[in-house]
Amino acid sequence: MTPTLKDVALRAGVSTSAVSRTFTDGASVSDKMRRKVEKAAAELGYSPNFIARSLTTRRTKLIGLVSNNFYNPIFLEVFDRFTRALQDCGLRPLLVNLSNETDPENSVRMLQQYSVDGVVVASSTLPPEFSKAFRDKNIPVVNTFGRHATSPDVHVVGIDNIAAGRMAARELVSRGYKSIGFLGGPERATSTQDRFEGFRSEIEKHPDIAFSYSFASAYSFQAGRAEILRLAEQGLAEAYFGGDDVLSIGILSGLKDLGKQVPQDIGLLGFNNMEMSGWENIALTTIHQPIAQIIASSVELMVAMLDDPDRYPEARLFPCHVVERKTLRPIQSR
Amino acid sequence: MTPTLKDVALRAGVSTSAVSRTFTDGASVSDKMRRKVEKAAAELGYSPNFIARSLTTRRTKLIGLVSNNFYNPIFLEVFDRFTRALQDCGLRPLLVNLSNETDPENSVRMLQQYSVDGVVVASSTLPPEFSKAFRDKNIPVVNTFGRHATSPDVHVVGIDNIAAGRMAARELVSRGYKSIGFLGGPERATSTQDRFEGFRSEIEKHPDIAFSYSFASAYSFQAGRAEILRLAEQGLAEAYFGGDDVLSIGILSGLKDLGKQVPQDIGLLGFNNMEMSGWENIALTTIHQPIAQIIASSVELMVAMLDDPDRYPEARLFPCHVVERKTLRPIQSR
DNA sequence: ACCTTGCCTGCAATCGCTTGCAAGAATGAC
DNA sequence: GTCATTCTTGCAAGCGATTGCAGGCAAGGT
Repeated sequence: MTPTLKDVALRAGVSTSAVSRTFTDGASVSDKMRRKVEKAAAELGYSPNFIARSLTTRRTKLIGLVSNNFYNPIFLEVFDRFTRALQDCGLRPLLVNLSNETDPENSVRMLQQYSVDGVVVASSTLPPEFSKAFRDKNIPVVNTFGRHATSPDVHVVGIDNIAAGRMAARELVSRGYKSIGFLGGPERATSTQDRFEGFRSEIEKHPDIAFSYSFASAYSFQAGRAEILRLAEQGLAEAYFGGDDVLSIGILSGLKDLGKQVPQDIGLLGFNNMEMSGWENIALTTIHQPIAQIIASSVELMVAMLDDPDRYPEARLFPCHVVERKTLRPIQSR
Repeated sequence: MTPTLKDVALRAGVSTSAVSRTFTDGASVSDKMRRKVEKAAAELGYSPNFIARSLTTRRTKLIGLVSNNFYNPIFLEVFDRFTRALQDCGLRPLLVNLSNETDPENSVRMLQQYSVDGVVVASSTLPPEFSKAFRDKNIPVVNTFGRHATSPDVHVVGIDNIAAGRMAARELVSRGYKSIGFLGGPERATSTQDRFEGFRSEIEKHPDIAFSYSFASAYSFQAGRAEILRLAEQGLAEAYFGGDDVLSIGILSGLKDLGKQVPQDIGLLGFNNMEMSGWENIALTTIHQPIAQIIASSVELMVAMLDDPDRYPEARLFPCHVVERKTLRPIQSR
């Protein structure tokens, strides 16, 4: 059907090795030979079969891209950037959706069966054992958005969620709020835990500030909305730190229903700075997570690992910053 | 490194064929043999290499999933559903991001090099030649969200955009608006053209209704917002049909800035019914596109094509319906 | 007891490509 | 013109699996 190496060799009247070599860069072929082969190849419309090639080179250039978070708008950017960055390195993303998968073991085996060269786990909610499972099979892995330190034996690229939590707290404190709430995402996510820890430790430095916290059932609009409505029954704080932007937009919606003005009555600080948060009808003040850098760095790290699989594991953490919009009152000089 | 067929055969003291056969269903192996092999395989932690297997079976179970639309929230659902549905059929999505690709030829060749079993092109903005390129190489292809009829030689699954345009027009007419605008996405997208055609042909049946139209520069919030602000300079219609939901949300935001109340002053009808449109602080009345059915059907069709590559091409179109929320005034009985 | 039938199993070829090795061609130095 | 070097090239052995074919064996019929 589609022409093979042999067809080209036959037509060009040379050996298959010659053909193979003109298609692998760095191999020694004379100009004359190369021209001959390229002509035959062009006439036949031949291009080498990666799959067959990978059998001997032991490189598929396939990278498993696994995630379990397909419903957060932030992942639009994540997928776009990952696929582009990988493509630019000549790598191909094999997408794995873990959403309804109970047994991660399956995915590990499956990716192994496809001989992926590496795996990037893009999730802050997957247990660290998951990433480790790949490492144990000697498959290079980087855990993007992962928690560092939990598993010092796999590469992690992301942010320091504890520091980010502290930053959020300081921001709210600087606005002079005297009663502050943490309204996080699901408690089992490591990112939630870390942001909470950072946030609380910072707030507790200010004994005059009333601190409260609770966790929504998911990182979703409805969960945020429901939680703030529930909280309203027993009285609200002056300001909240929402677990992430979509949660926060839900909170915003709930507050509107309650007749509360933001930021006049209540302040709100989000997290992630997804595109939508900048929309004029939302204008959420939020903490920016540098997705672009995180992903570029993840891919870069992956590429480096392909050359040196035994690379000593590292954590690459990028700083966040707050982007001011319209859901927090101005900074107070006391 | 990882154990191979041969290792298992050696350890079990049988031929490689025996091992191969116990791992391919439908092959004839005695129970005794199977037990022996399975034991050895388990001890070694063996599982067959798909890549090597594909060389002889000529089936990789890889499906190219190509799109150029990574920034529309609707695609969160699209990706989630596609990956799940494919996984459930034992297929693996190889993601291709066409966003910055000028030359589709590249992608075609690349997917061919990976010997994908099939390709699903998920886009309403890609030219039909693109899908055809795969067909010409004898790679099964289904164009999801494509325009039917343009290329009767490739399978298309989606909606009838012309009918949808008509539906939108009828809906606005039924609300008694006397001056109606079409505010579409980029004119080059076939979906825009078709919806426009349907919309206009229906409106023109009502000579008493003033009809106007324009096209935003992209299917994005900012483009919608900018366009409505521009239109406002020369006076607005009573109601608009927005090209899609994110565009419409931009329009909503622009109208708010203009001090217009929706639906009291101006009506707005969106398209797609993405999750966000149902959020209480948006509550966009819109036309629902049955994504779930479309994708399930696409995958089903793909699977069928794998069995019979010469299947006669068909177009599968699903009906839309309007979902009423809060951006259109009630139906008027004249 | 003999033959037929059908199930299992192993041999060996094959899928499309790469690569170590050795032989042949070309180049340059003398 | 000779010889040592450096380039090119082809041969053949894999990479990890599948599969047509034929032989071996046991069961069943007579």
